[in-house]
Amino acid sequence: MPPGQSIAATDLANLDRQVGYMLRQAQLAVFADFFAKQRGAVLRPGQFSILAVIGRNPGLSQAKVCTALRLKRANLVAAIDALESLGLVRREASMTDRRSNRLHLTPAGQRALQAALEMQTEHEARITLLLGINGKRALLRQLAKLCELGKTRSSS
Amino acid sequence: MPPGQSIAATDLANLDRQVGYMLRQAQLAVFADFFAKQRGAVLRPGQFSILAVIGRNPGLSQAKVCTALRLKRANLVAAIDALESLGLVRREASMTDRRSNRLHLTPAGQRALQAALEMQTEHEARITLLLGINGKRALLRQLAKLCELGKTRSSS
DNA sequence: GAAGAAATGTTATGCTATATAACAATTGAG
DNA sequence: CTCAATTGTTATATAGCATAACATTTCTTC
Repeated sequence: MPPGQSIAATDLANLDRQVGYMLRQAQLAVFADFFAKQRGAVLRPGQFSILAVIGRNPGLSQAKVCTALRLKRANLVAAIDALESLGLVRREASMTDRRSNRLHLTPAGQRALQAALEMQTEHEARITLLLGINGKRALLRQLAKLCELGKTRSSS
Repeated sequence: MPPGQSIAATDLANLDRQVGYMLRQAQLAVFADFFAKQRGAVLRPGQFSILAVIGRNPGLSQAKVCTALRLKRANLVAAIDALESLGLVRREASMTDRRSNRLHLTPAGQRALQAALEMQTEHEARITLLLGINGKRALLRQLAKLCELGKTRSSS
């Protein structure tokens, strides 16, 4: 099919001028690219973010991870279970609060995070190539503003 | 909690400087706002986009809807089933191609779409207020570029 | 026109992400 | 001390997305 499909491109009903729709499409594209870049590594975006936060904050509790990444406590359990049985994360009983666990990366976890970070850098570089450094900066600024839509809910 | 949380904000490991992570967070915030704006209407983002496309292209086949919205044929079946049992969409057997269905909005479907579009307008206005008209335009442009990451896969 | 390839809608199935409710153990506040 | 809140956990449900297989129908190619 030659470029500039002349036939009957379905009318998208201006969906492509709406922020929500385009956000979803862009996110799918970016996640797919992220995943494609992670050759060899088995980390999916969610696992990657969890590993990264634990790596930066050794001894963090699960509840803290949840508030940082906006996850539900109940959902993090299985995620940590998986990372633990992959040998990447270790739960350690806290001695100051016997309810909570202190999370640490195992040596394998640190290596995995390191490898993922390098591929992530490639991935981001590809995005920078596409948007330009200023375009990317501007994009991040707008996205940060959009996140404030969610914060409108008071702590209730 | 006063602004500028002074305690110990968990280190996000620069995740908030990465396009993928921020895209996901922004999308969650925007979808939540979309949903909040749809008081009374029962349409979720996916259903809304399907209704909108059918509204603009009466008689469209399911396959065409799928390519337009990047859905899988198998997944659209249940979606149309639901919209049909809500009385919003009607499947009509095509007479020129006995494999395919021609999709139409029922009168109720047109009203629902109309109502959803109005609330969508409010929703977009709120976003415009947050980003500014130029900011929003710039955002849409960058998001469109990002979508090209996905198109890299040739037709195979 | 006949044979093989492709498209269409469908069912079945699985996985991931996300959400809520309930619970026991522990900690904190009054 | 008593009651409320926090933490990790289990169970459960839903939405979104993916693949494989299938029957019917259409298209292609000879």
